[in-house]
Amino acid sequence: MSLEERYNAPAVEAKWRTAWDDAKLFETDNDDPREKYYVLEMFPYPSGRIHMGHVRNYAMGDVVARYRRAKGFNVLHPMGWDAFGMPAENAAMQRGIHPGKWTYDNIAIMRTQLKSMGLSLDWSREFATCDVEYYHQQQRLFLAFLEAGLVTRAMGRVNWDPVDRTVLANEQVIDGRGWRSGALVEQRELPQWFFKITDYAEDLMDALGTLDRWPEKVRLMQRNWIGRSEGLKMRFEYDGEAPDGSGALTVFTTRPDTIFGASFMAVAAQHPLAKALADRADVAAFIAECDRLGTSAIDIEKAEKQGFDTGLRVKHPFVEGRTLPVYIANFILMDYGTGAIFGCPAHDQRDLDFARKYGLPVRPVVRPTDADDTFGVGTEAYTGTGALFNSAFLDGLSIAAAKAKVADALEEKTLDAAPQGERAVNFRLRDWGISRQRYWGCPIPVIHCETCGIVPVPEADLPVKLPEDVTFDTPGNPLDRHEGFVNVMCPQCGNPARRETDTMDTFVDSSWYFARFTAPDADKPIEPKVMEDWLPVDQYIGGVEHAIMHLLYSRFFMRAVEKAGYGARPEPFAGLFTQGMVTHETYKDQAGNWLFPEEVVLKDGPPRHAKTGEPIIVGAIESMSKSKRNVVDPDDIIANYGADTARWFMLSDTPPERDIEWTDAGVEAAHRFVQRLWRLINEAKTRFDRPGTGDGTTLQKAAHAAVRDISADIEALHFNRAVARLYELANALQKGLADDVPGAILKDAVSKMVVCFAPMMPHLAEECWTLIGQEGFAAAAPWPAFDEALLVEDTVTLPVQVNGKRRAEVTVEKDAAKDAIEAIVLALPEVHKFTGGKPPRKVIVVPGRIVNVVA
RNA sequence: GCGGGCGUGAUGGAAUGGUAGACAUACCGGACUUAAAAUCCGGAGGCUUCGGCCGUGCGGGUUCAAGUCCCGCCGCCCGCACCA
Repeated sequence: MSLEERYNAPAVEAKWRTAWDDAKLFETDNDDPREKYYVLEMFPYPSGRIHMGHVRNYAMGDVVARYRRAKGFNVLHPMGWDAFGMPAENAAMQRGIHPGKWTYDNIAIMRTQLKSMGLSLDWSREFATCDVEYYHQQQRLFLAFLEAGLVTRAMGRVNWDPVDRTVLANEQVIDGRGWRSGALVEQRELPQWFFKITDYAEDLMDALGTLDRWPEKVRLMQRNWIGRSEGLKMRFEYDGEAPDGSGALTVFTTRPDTIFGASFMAVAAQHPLAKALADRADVAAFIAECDRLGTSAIDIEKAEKQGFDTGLRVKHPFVEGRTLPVYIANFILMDYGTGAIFGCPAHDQRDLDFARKYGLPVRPVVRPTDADDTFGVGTEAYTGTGALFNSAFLDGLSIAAAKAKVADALEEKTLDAAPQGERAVNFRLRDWGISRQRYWGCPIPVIHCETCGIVPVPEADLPVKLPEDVTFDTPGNPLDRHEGFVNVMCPQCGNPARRETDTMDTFVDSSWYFARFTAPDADKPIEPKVMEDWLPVDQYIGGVEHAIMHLLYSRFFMRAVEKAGYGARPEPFAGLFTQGMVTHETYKDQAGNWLFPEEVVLKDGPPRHAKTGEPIIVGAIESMSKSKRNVVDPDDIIANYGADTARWFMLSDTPPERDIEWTDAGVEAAHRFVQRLWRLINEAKTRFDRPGTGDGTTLQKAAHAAVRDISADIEALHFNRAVARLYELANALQKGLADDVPGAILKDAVSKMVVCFAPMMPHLAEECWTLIGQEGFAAAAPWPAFDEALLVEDTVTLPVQVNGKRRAEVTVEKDAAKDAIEAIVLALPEVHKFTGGKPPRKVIVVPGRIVNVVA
């Protein structure tokens, strides 16, 4: 082969992918006795084509998988499809294609694309969540959860589109209107299925502390999401008759210390008390107004605090004769705490706003330590630390002490033979509503019978299959109007009954797929022993957009799986890494239309349109998106430069957790390096048998140091640094060739180098591996060893500082004594110059690092 | 508003409290070429009276030594948000 010949990546890459496939190199045996390593990237939604974000995600995962394989682990690295969801139904509505066909066609395309990346995946374990077999097993899990008491049915509020007569997801509500119909969306209460994730709120919170290989940021987000707060549940006795028949109004508070500052009570519009009063027209009108209020962030910001005085009064628990008015208020949430509060305006901003509006008393009861009795509150509530005052038996106490004292007092005090207060922990976390009124999802396997109630579909009748003959020409859930699907016999009494038509949230599908990968063909959802062997996933990689829901649901799911008897691995992901996005410049023409990068010329002159020559506007660098057209198709890059170039670029320069900017210059540079490596290794190979005339120790050391550093960098997921080390090693090899170092050293350095870049550029590595006469696959070659002793220098060069400024350097024996170094340093003319010849006040010698002379 | 993160050359970025700017891009010079591309060799933080001085968003502090630790600002990004 001529050295001038360029490396033909597309041809070479295809050849090696076939060779890997034929050798079944990446298929994993569950019975392999070696230590396991499970690496997983978040599986893709089959939207149609892969994008650069996938390339980055899977390139990273593949580096980890190939590295661990080389290190001798039994690596599991599977791939599948998160295949249920709305886009398939939208395609069906818009183009009349069945969601299943649309989905499987997309999968076929994307599978081919992923395969062209040369990922070391075990494709024999592939599945899609819309496969009947997968959702069959999911239905069995659902029934097991139901059996275990982890599933409930309750009223839940949904977005209802009155024109399309359908439930909308939050994302489908745009400015309060249905995205298709444009109709004003209403809030409706419908019976919904829920998973009881709140049963595990405490455990999900506590166990976050054990996830030490998760980003702190993600753990924090989950902590905030679960939202634990400690406080007091307290009951306020009505001053008179209560319309709902209860003797007391129960609230949850985290500030029982401020009880003497309480000046009103407020309940949510959905509170039972409000409902009990709703036969009054004015109350009903107020409730209706609250219901109309949107739940979006903007709505909330704009909304003024509004209240309705019910005329009811409750008694203050400690002040004889003081009563508090009870309001219905729009800022109280029914689904947090008890849906009712006591308002203490002086120490809560919302309560203060409310009190000012309705002319309620503002009584400060906590004051800063440097304030006196005249301490007051204007337009800003005081939420800082301090001491209690105006508070009878609490006066002078700290906030913490006062909280405890009030709790103690109310726990002793009784009302209707029960303690009036109870210490309580409240969570922000709600139960997980899994009902979706859609077709393209996993059917919930229950039957509604008038006499028997809710009846699980018997095991023998599973799976509940999605009917194929459905239409999407009318809005709403096609399952609802499919007579053959809906009308069934009750499995218990045999009378006519109605099948549940809700399907499961697609987050359910992705909450256990990683467990299914361990035994994808098992005739039960999860093979407990196998799952326990493989889980937790050692390294999970994906986007930070899944930091809360997907990861929290999966953590809950594995706890539920354990309770349902399918094996105990409550924490599914031991290591989590969230990678950054892929960004690109944006371009617009004069008319303000977005332009694709290929429509734009940036070189040689001002930016202009490729066809019209019209000047264009270069916009901000933003995350790649179809709407802004700042996308680059991975297929084009792979066809032009090869997968190795694309992978190498995705791993270079930018730390993996940050956003990476895609640039043509960057791809070109990556591709030049592919070609350069090929040239260098070809050149080196011709010299393997020559004795050489130069000294090879520099190259030898560089090779060993590179192995050490690249190993550490990959293990820490610092791919950009590993890439830099490989550039250094290539530079050292080039220098070695110029210096004509011995062939044996060249060969050793090249062999090490090829295995070291194989995780990033696996095809090139195979081609080079064969070229230099190595046996077998580079992908199966063991990770090279390095000799630490070789990297220890006999002498060491230390920088010499005078007063912290670098003035000279000295080369000394590695083991030189501090005194000896000090003597040498003090004799240096550069040091004399800056000390003025005077004896130094102090000399700091850090062996192997630095010397600092303090003059 | 609350919580978190980040500010380093023209650019992406590197740097266990120990020589700031590794590595790469862009740029400049040289070799090769009729020429260009590619390739190879080399240069390069700023200022300078050529002695040095100044440099990691700004201002303080700790330390023999600070990009790194502490305090206070400024700016940008992300998450959550009427959560009692």
